Amino acid sequence: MAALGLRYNLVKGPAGERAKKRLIEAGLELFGRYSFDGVSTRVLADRADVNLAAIQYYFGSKEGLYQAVASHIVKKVKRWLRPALSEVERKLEEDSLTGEQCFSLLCNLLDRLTTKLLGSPDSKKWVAMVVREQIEPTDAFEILYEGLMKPIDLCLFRLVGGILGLGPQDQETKLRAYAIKGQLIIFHVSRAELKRSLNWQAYRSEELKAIRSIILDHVRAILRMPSIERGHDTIG
Amino acid sequence: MAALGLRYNLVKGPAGERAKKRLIEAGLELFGRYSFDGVSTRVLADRADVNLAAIQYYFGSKEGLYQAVASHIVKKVKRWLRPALSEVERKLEEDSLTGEQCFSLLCNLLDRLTTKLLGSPDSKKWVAMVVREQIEPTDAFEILYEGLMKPIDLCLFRLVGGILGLGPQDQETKLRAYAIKGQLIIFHVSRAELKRSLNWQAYRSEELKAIRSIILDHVRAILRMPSIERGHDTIG
DNA sequence: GTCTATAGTCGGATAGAC
DNA sequence: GTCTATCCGACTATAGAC
Repeated sequence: MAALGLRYNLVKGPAGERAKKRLIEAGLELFGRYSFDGVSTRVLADRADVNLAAIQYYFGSKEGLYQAVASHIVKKVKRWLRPALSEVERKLEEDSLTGEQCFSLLCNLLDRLTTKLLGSPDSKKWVAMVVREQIEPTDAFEILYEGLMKPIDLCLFRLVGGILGLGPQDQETKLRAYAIKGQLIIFHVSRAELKRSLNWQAYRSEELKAIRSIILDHVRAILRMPSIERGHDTIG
Repeated sequence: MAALGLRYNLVKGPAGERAKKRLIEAGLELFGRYSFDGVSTRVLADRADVNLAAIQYYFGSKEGLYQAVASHIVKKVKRWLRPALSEVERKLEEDSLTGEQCFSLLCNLLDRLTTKLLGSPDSKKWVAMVVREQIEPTDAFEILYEGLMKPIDLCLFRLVGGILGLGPQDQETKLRAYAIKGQLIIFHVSRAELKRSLNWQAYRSEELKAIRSIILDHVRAILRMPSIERGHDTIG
């Protein structure tokens, strides 16, 4: 993907804003599901209910639209994630927290991530795009990594490190944090497989509760935090 | 470049098998990385060093080749996974195993999976295809699910259930087993991110050892098995 | 069985009317 | 800014020579 550019930043009238917005929404919907090559400009324009030429006009090219979608994802996800991340960062800088305090913050963050990642219908669209970019990164990977994954990772590393009594850049800290993240991601990525296996129709609040409860229990065990009684209350 | 007809007999029978084999290899390589739509028949034929028309001749269509690649994956993965799975199934049917025995079998299986999934260069190709099929399933999903994921899942469920004292179809069993699987998968899927974060060049034996050790430690903690000795290397 | 040539379609991108 | 008409290259698939 060649670096084409910032032409979509050109100032256009208010009507143009609508077209841009709708194209980005269509891209978010379709690129994630069908991949960049799997969706044509005609289908994009059709879904966005704008003219075919609008893609070139506003984003320079199909690739420009794709990257604009990536930027949109970052902006959108940050909107609901920033409060949680800022809170953690603020507390981390106030004073050195105890392991228990870090753990409590971690649980809170994971809870929020789980709910959004699995519960929100939007998440399906953009996580798919992130996963595709992980398989075969394009220019959009940089946008997604710097704006989205890196901040989350950093926060997780500091909390997990705080619990383990290790630095946030310590290899063990990072590996354990990734493993924890994996337990969350799997329920998104293997959604089709899991629903089939468990005869679930969708992730509703019942199912989300069961998943959250399992994840928290595991995280507690992994980080050797004093465990509450093993939950059989997870059966929803 | 056309093959010079030095030995007319060589051009006939076995040559077809060679073309099929090479096309499947090319498909395995390219479909996983670039998606179905991301790779053209021309590129496939070129990479396979066969004629363009060979795809239609041997597989009916590009889609036929894609499904043949899926079947190939199942066959190939089963070849190295079957021994491990059969062994577990045999032992499970012999007599009711203790939790410790189940745990030992589980560690062994996870170890084998980790090594192959993260260490083998081939795995990168086919896991990518499986992940893409999870995002947006096509007809190939059925092939991959029935032949590959289901057998692995079943085995995991029985072992995890055996350790927890629950049935293999119990919801808690399945959720915990999935969470465990997630810890493994994440190191494959987020490979790019992780390498960047840890300054790793690749997954070499050093790095694999670190990952394996973390995963086993976590599984032990999750399933409340006594951590007698760190490392308990089952297989290299 | 293998390969070339090509048919028929669809892709991204553009020119120019309004 | 918006939209229609269109260019042209790339795509899958096929027909038929060898």
